[in-house]
Amino acid sequence: MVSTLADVARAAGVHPGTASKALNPDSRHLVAALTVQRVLEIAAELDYQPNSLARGLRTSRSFTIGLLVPDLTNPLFPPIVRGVEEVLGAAGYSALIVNTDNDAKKEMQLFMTLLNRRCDGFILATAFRHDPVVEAIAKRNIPAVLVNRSTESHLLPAVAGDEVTEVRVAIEFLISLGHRRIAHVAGPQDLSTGYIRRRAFLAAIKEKGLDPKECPVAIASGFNEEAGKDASKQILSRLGKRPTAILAANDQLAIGVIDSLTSFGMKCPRDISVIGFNDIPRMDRINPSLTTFALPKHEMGVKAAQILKAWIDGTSIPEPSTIHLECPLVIRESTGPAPA
Amino acid sequence: MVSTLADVARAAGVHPGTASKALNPDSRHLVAALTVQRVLEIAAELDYQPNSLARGLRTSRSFTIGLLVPDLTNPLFPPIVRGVEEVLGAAGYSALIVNTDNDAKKEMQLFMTLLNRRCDGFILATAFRHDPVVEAIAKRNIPAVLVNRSTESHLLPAVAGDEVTEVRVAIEFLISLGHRRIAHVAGPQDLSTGYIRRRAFLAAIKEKGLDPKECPVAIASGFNEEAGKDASKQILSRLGKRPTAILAANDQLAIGVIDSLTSFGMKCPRDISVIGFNDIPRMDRINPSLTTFALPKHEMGVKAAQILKAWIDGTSIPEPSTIHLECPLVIRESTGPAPA
DNA sequence: CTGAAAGCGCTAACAG
DNA sequence: CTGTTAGCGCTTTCAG
Repeated sequence: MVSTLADVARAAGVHPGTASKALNPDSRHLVAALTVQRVLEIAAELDYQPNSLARGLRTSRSFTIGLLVPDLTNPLFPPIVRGVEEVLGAAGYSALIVNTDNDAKKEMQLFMTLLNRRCDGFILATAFRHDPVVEAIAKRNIPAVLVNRSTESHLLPAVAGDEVTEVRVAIEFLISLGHRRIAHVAGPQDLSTGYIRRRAFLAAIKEKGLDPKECPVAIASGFNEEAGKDASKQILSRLGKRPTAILAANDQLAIGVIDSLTSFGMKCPRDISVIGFNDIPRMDRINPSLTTFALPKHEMGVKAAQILKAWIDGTSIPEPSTIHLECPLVIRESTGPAPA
Repeated sequence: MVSTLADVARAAGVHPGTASKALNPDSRHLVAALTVQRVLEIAAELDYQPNSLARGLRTSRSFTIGLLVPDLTNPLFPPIVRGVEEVLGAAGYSALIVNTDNDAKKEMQLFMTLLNRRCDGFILATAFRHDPVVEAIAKRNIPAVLVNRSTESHLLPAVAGDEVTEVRVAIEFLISLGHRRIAHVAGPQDLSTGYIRRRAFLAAIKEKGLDPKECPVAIASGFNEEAGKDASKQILSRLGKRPTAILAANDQLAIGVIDSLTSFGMKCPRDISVIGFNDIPRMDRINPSLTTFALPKHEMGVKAAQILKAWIDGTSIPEPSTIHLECPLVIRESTGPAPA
């Protein structure tokens, strides 16, 4: 059905080895210009397409990368994926993309199948703070870059937002609006995005001299709206004065927080200001529109891909440290002055 | 670094061929139970992982499928992708996912690279009404299924919504609210989703006895908000009585329509009712929340994957016709009674 | 039931 | 500059 290199060689009256060299830009110069010409013509005529499997087997380079994301339907990830593909696609790589649903077992299992497919490298948006897959990758010395999340043990390079700064900016902004009682809805603590933001919140509260007793933290069971609603209710049901602002660890949690308010007879931003993280699509159109940090999602994908490519190419072996990208605070309707 | 079948065979004191049979569930029965046991143990011990490239080269089955989507950041597609992966992933397939940006040249080029990777089948969410890639696939007799979009020449099976019915339901619903002047913002006419919905609109208008002169159609240059805004402005700037309702060919266009209203001093749904298509995420939270058809995106992916799998397995060769899935109309705030 | 041998399609050393 | 050879790691006939 499809023609092979041997077919081309035969039709061109040369040896397969010669045809191979003629077809490959890097080794073309080893073949007479006329021969190259002829082989190229015949190849085009026969609609020859090299078999990547055979080439990969021979060269042990598959030009495939593995891309692990928690869930493609979370709008945070598609822009990252596109950034990755933009860079790596241009370099001849294709991406095997899998969803792990934040399930460590599934993550390991999917990683193994990708490994068997001899991916040349990996990009992981799925890392837990302690992640067996990351350890397995580091042990085998396979090129891989983390994105959005980082691990406790800095085994691999990572690209993420500058969360500590962002949290501080959020607190400063809320203080400037007159808020003194600021709560935090944190994400799961086995993820860096849950843990680091919570730690940064605690630090910022202290640094700004706010009363920790009036700045409670609730840990959501997942980065979704329902969990945000639950955590928010926990905060608002406490005895004592309620907070006037809540910093949520991502946009979905923030939406959950806003949803929770009605059952307390409260409204955002009248009674409570809410800030999210990431600026996923359409946060400018929900009601109220959400104040949040615009994570440079596409750029993160690009950056991670560039690092990975350089590593695979052997151009530069990256430091296993985190690159922090700046995220501007986008101020919208969900934040306002603290109620009197 | 990684151990091969030969390593396992040597360590187990058997021939590689025997080890292969022992490791493969289908041929295991040809090997003595004791030998199987030993090989399995050694394999586990050495952490043996079969090389998919080598296996694929030998068997000409890569257990990879190619998944072409226009743009992963369009929230319509991730749920479809997840549906596909759910079915095919469970069957041992991995998906190479690429974005074509509705660029025919890019589509062909990406398809070729996927073909070289010897994908066992394809799922295309990218088809144009006349699509060279679809023709190339059909000519080569490669298993492939279209999703969401179909082609004019029914060369491949497709899974899509029941657009003709939906359009009729939309018109009937608007008529029941008292609307008589209903316009349509159509999508690009080189896509089935643009073309079929426009034809169905024309047919429904006629069928219901509405005056075609008062039911104008504008064709948007793309399925995005900006194009929807432009097309809407075109409709609203016409001489004569303005429509009281606009059916948009998808949700993004509908949002564009709603955005366009302010510059005409109009409001949705007070002056104009708007209906979209697909029910992408958060259409329930924008302002006004959008009345739209809930496309069963995940289910479409599942269905398409099932058809593809059966085809690849040789279990059943599908008819090259379109399977229409029902889409319920979700009524929200963007539709209301026609103004007096 | 196990071993031997061949070959999937390609590239890379080496020899001529 | 071209041809020869070998082999990547696996499966699959075919003998034994």
